[in-house]
Amino acid sequence: METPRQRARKQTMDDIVRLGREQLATVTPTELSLRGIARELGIVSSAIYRYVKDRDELLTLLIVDAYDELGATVEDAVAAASRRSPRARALVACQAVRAWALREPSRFALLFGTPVPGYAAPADRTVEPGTRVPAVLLALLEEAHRSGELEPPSGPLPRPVRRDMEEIRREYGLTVPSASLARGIGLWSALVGAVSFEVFDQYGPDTFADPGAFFDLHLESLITAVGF
Amino acid sequence: METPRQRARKQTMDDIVRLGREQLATVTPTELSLRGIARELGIVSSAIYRYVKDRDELLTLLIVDAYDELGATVEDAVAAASRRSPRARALVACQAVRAWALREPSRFALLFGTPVPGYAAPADRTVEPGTRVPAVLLALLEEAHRSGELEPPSGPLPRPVRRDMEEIRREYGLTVPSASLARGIGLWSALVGAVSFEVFDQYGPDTFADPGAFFDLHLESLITAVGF
DNA sequence: TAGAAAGCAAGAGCACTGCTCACATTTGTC
DNA sequence: GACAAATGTGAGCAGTGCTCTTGCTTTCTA
Repeated sequence: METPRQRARKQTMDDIVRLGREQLATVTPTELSLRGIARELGIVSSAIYRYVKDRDELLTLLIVDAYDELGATVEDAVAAASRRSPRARALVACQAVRAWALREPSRFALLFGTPVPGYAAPADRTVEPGTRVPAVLLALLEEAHRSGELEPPSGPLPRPVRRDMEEIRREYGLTVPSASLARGIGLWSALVGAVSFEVFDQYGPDTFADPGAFFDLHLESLITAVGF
Repeated sequence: METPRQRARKQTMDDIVRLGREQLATVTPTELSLRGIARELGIVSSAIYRYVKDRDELLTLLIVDAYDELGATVEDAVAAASRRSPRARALVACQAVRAWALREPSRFALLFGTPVPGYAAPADRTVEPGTRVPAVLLALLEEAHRSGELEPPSGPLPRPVRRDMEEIRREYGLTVPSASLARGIGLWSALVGAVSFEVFDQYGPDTFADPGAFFDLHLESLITAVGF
């Protein structure tokens, strides 16, 4: 049961998110212009507030939108490689993150770049989509462990780290050893760091003729460190 | 030979940078308000343009300021540990980066977060201060190699990566092997990633009771991967 | 089916921003 | 002391987020 009004509203909301996404290509998240969206929507500037409470609300919509697309992309890539080893699929997942980020630099920046000051993402709407990619990596880690393919990193685990890891293991019902979990989390942050460097041009100018090759090498090293 | 006027100008410039730095604590780089600085300076809004050409110019001043402080901090920390091994000093350098970033989150974000769209840092003013920290790490790598403490990573180096690394080695006159150099660059990006995660709160909420302990562990793993 | 309620759009207005320009004042130098 | 450069002033333009009042249209309900 969908009244014309509801359909029109849904359409307008979609348009708003789409136009916001387009704005992000040329503008930083803090500079998102509600007036600009209204203008392109062919609507007077104040009317936009019928759909979006304020700029923070728009930000939330775009964040969820981006997280969902990234999550789906990575999940699809991993699913398409379902017959390969956990290690190989982890590589695929990380490469999918990089590829998406290079395709959507501003949306990657929205998710992993400088947070907008004064804006706190509402946990009830962003946490779930935001954990999809880490969840994929964790699941692979867990699978590798269960099938005996995971070799636990050597070296002792400092007590405070062990405590934190055990807390996480309990919370998510993981069986993977704490040391491996810690490396896994490290992989996640290092991955985002490496992608950020490329997307934000943090390596010097023209450092790499073939950045993809460097990324893959770096990634292998990181994944090996996890024990995959 | 310094006229009072020149002295006053210098003073005003310093005040502008200081006030800009203070603004950065509550506001993203794109939101820096020249008018706000003028107001706090007790000067009419248009007068600020006698000192700073436009907002981009202010950005450049703040970027150089931040890079210089970070660079000096890391160099000092390493110098204070001059009697320790290159590996130990590399650890110290990375920890100094983290400590500075946690102390100055918004300035860290200015350097390593989302770039301001439409703003291109003038290379002639930012490259030198921006490479101070990587230069420290590279020097340590070089030193470790010369003293035979560096064990080259195993595994073959893909040809495109090797070419890129050799280009860099030539450019900077490095003797460190290409494979080690590649790991070193990887360390740099992973380091920034790990620090970003903490500064930008990218780990879940309350993931770590002791983030420092986790960071140190992660760092050891990264530095070991380099071969230090 | 009539009327109330809810939804949507318009336009004016406030306080803020970056930046420019014509003008006035101060300051250092010949 | 005269002149020029450096500095400060105030008005103004175009843009922003956001609020409020006013009017119209669609939907729900008695």
